[in-house]
Amino acid sequence: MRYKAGLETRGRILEATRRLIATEGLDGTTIKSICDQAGVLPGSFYNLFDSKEQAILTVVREAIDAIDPDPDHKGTDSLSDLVEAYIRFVTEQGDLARVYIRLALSGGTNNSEIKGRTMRHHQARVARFAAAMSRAHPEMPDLETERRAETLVSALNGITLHRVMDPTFDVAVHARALLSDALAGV
Amino acid sequence: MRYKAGLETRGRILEATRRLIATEGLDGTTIKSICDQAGVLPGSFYNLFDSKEQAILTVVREAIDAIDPDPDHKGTDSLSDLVEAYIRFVTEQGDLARVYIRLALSGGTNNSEIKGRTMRHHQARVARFAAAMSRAHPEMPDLETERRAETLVSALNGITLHRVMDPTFDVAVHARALLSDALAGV
DNA sequence: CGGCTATTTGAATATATACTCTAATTTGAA
DNA sequence: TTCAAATTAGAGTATATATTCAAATAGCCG
Repeated sequence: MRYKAGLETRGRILEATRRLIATEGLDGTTIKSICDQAGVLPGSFYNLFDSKEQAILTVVREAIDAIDPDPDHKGTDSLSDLVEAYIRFVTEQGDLARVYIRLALSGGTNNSEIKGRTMRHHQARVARFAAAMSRAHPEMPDLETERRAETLVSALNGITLHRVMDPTFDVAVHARALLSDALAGV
Repeated sequence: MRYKAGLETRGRILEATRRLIATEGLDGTTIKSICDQAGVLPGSFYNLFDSKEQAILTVVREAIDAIDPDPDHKGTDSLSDLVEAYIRFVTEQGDLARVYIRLALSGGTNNSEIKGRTMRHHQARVARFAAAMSRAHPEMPDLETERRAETLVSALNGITLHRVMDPTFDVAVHARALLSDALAGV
C-alpha cells in the first residue's frame, strides 16, 4: 500500500465495514457486503487486508479509541465532563457508537481478541468514572465509588443500547437524568 | 407430534436452542449445534419444526413472557416490586435473561418479527414502570413519569448487558442502587 | 398381533461464505 | 518514457449452512 489509490481503497473499505457493523452487526458483515458497499472486488480487499477479521478489528479499535476523546487529561475530568463527552460521542459519531455497543454482546462470546479488548477498555472507563466520583466526594470509600461508577457506566451502556434500536431515543436527556439521579442519591 | 417421544425431542431441541442463544448468540445458533446439543439429527428437527427460525421464535417468546412473571396484576405493583421481579428473573433464569438481552441487539436489525415483538414488549414494560411511578408520585406530570421510566428500564437493561459479559456482576446490588438513586432524584 | 402413523435416520442439495490465484491494468519514480 | 511494483479484476476453491427426502424404525390403538 504505497500508492494513493491503495490508501483510498483502504479508506472506503473501512468506511463500509464501519457502517455495516453499525447497521447489520458483526455477523451480518460479510466480505461480499463490504466489497459491494465499498465498490471493490474481493481480490482488492485481500490485497489490502489479510482477513475479514483484520478489517473488523481495525474498526473496533477505532470505536474504542473514539469513546475517550481526551485520554491524556486523566485526573481532571468531572463526572459531568465524562457524561457530556459520552453524549457527544454517541450523538455525533452514531456509527462508531453502534459499533461500540455491539461489541459488548457479539464480542462477548465469539472472538476472544475483541472480548479482551472490550473488557479492558470497560474497566479503564469505570476506573475513570470512579476517580471523578472520588474527587467530587473525597470522604466516600473506594469500594463505594467503584460500585457507583460501575452502575453508572452500565446504565449509560443501556441508554446507548436503546439508541441502537430506536434512533429517535434522546440519549442526552436520559444520560443527564442518570447522572443527576446518581448525584442526588449520595 | 402426537407421541410422547416427539414431545420429549421437542423439549430437548428447545432447551438446546435456549442455551445456545444464551451462550453463542442468535447467529451462532446453527441447526448443527442445536442438533448436536439435543442429540438429534436434522431430519428429526425438521419433522418437529418448519424452520430454524420457528424454534428460535419459540424461545424468544418464552424469554419475553418470562420477564413479566405476573402480567395479570396490572396497576398494583410498586416500582420496587417491578425491580425485584426483574432481579429475580435475571438471577434465577440466567439463560432466558441472556436470550432476552441479546434480542435487543441481534433482533434489532435482521429479523423484523423479532424486532417488532421486542419493541412492543419494551414499550409495555416502560408503561408499567411509568404507571408505578405515577402511583408513587401522583403530582408528577405524565411526561416526566414516562421519561423517568424509560431511563430506568434502559439502565436496567444495561445492567443485564453487563451481566452477559461478566457472570460475576452483581445484578441485584446495581439494580437496587439504580432504583434508589432514581427515587432520591425526585 | 396388525397396521397406520409418527418419528428417526443419514445422505443429498443448494446456497453463502471466507479466501486464493493468475492475469491484466495502473502507478509513479528514475 | 520505461519498468518494476502496486493495485484491480474476476473466476475458482473449500467449507459451512439451512433444508429436503426416501427409506427404516418405533409407538400407539383397535
